[in-house]
Amino acid sequence: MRYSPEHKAQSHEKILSVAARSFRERGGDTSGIGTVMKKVGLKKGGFYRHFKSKDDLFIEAVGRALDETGRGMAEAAKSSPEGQALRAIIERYLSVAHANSPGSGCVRAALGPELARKPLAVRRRIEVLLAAYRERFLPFMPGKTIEEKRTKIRLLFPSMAGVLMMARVVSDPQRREQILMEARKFFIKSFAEK
Amino acid sequence: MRYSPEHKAQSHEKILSVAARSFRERGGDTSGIGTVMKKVGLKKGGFYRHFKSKDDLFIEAVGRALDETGRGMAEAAKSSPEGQALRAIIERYLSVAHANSPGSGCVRAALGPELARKPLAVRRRIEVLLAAYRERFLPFMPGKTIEEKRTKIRLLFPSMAGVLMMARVVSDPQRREQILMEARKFFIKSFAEK
DNA sequence: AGGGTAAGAGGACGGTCGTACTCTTAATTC
DNA sequence: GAATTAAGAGTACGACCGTCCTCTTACCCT
Repeated sequence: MRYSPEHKAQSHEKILSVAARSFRERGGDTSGIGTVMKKVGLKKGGFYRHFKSKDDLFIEAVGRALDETGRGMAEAAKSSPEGQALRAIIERYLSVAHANSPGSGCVRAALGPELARKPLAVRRRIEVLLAAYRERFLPFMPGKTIEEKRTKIRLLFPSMAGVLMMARVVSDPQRREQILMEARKFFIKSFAEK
Repeated sequence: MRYSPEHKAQSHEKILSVAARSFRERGGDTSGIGTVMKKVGLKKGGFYRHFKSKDDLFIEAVGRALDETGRGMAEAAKSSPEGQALRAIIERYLSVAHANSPGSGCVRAALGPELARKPLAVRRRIEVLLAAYRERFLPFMPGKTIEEKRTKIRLLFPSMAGVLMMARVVSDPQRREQILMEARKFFIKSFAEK
């Protein structure tokens, strides 16, 4: 049956947010359209009224995830004590909470290698989304020129993503916490001090 | 038909090395047993004479990959000029060649998030393999105590893996090269100097 | 008020997946 | 040299996959 435009917008929205979580939790290949739609409360038959392909959904979900996590981190930075913004970002990114909830966390740490394997056309659209994410953090980075700041962002986030990703492999919570703590110390010293 | 023990060992070996490459290139979920066996030159029917499950193959393939890449990197370190071992390791890890050939490269950068999603029993066996990999690099790390060296290794490799993984998303070869260069500079300064 | 339109259900499609089974046949063992 | 054993082929299984198509039905527009 037909539904109102607002109803459709809500469905679209719901699919997107469920997919953004499901992809990060289970991986894009392991998380099927049917599963996503079921969690939304719909059947998979209606999927193609909202997205023209799974890759399309994937890209939009990545964008959504980047937007949410980027916003959250930027807000944490803004509400931190004077001069402590970058430190707050690093501490939040490398927190136990972030390590324990990949479904609402950073796309890089959850889907990095998968992004690299996507066809060129998909990858290019994702690059744009990643670039937008990075721009958000310009105000919080030290450096004389904008390019210097950009360079630091391009280094900091992937590095932290790698640490977070590998911390998630560690099964013992205490060792996981310890690794994250050591990493926080290192990145704060390397990027947020001096 | 029945084959000689040496023949079987060769088949086992072949399956393992093909799988280690295929998993890193396409991801574990996307790379099926049928595809692997076909590339070996066998049919999938014989697979379970060699491995008791796909997870079993996955773990052994990860071990194989870690062993190969670890050995290669340790050799590069040993054959480097006096006092330049760690620099050589970093330069090799963050090389364009490594970024362009995930199938023969680091497991973390190729399969990291996937490892984190595996069931606990699998993850634990992989942790052992990762620990063995790290031990290899103890001789090349600066630091007063062994624990200090271990901490640096636990930080350096995941960080570099994150950078490598995200460099692979970048479609433009020049930008990719630039990112790797900046990262080499950073990690050498942070870990191999002073 | 009635006709066009579209969201979503339902199902079919061809494909791939991991696993388990039987069968063939040659190497190994006695 | 006959009996045993086991590698690999072949096949079947149930499940899931992304995509596409048709059908129903309620909303929207005139």
